Amino acid sequence: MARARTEEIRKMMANNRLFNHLDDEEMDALLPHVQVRSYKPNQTIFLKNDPGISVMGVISGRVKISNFSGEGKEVVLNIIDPGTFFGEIALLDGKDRTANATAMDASDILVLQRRDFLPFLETHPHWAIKLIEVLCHRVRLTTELVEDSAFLTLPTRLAKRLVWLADNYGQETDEGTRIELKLTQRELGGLVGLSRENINRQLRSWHKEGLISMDSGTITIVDADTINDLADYFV
Amino acid sequence: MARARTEEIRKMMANNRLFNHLDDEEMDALLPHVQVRSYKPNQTIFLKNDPGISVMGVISGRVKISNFSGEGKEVVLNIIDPGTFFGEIALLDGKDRTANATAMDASDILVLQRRDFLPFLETHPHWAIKLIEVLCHRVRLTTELVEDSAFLTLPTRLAKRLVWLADNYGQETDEGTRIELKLTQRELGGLVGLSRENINRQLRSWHKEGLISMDSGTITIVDADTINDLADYFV
DNA sequence: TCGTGGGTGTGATAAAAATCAAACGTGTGC
DNA sequence: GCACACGTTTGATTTTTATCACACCCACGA
Repeated sequence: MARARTEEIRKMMANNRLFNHLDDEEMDALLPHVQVRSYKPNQTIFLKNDPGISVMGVISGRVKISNFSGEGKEVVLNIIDPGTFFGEIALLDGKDRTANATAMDASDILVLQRRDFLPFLETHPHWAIKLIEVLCHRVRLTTELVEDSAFLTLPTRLAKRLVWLADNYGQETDEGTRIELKLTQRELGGLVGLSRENINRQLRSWHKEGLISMDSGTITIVDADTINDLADYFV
Repeated sequence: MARARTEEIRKMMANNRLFNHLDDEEMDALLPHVQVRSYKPNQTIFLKNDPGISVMGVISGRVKISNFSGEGKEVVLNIIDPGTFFGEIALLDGKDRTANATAMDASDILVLQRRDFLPFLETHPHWAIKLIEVLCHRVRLTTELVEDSAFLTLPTRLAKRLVWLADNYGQETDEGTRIELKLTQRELGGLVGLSRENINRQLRSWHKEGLISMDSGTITIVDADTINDLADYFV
């Protein structure tokens, strides 16, 4: 690992809820095991069914976690942005990856091997508890996805996802909340489990009503109140 | 807690993967905090948004974990059978329940309070690791549900669920694998996110083809090979 | 015993969403 | 600069699934 990177990585880990309660000594013990890898846009980081021998964290860029059906339909399970980790499930239970990870942009990815990680876990019980909280959070989120796809209709699901994207990647502008994340409409469809054509139609329709604006692949929520209403329909 | 119950509970915990690696001493420390409650059929155990102050385990009977949409549609997230625990998410992260729990039959339920449980967790790191594995498993299962509802069509989803039910509650008979679980077609619909009418139609159709047989609310898989093929379609 | 409620079975209809098809833009690399 | 790949946009059509309506059965309690 390049020396120059060490401080950057330390800072990233200190800001991440998986690592932010390690003290300096613990951090020093972990850091030598950390590698950094660089990926080009659309490059595969790992594939479904690969053995899960590492946990990874995004330093820069973005990573898409997704799966493909036999017919080539894609479902996007998550989008990981800088400062957060992914792949911890396979790491923790030692089973295979259950999804593909792909770099969305040019990305620097932190890698921590299972063999370096597990002994550390055994000797740091308070850290295991933190992990448990992270996992609980993931269970809650995934359960919500199940309910959404059972209960919600196309516009509601899309509206809810736009609100989520705005919360996570939003930037306030004078026009509204701009989603700073280049997504194709196909990827957006994968994110809500709907076809690209219908995503387009709904976005266009909201655009005409003045609820959102679209410009070169980014979406801005102009009328946040109405979009929120659409998203909140069933809750 | 009734004395007579102690051994029963100890045995149950020894058979459960959450507790099966505690030694006798640890078990002795935990047991005094365990309560047992009895529930009638259809009785509520907890509701969505209740504070999550305990973890529970099914001693006898069965528990349905589900949620309702604003229009009264039900999605069944899980069915818990004797020997396994539920409600651990809210327990572990201290947040509210995210779903309703209802006794499906007359049920005896083991209850362990958060306040008794957390200190134990902090002092037993190997146990925290076990918990992590359980949570990982749950994430994997729930993620699979998301993919299923994005990728699979009605017959495939139902077939897959029947296979799952047969694996978990199946009893071999001379006719085939009998699912020993009384479920209404409406509940089965909730379990796969489909309408009761269409569940009925699909079951009837398979019945006519001789793939399954139906009798007083229980389903028997007669032609397991074909049902398996239907369920495996996309994988 | 009768009525009533819940579950089941089934056709007709409607709604939601996917799919098919085709035009148009746009940027990148040769 | 031009071709080509990729993304967007839109209309028409089809498929899938839900919804509505109603008959039937059966267990259970008044």
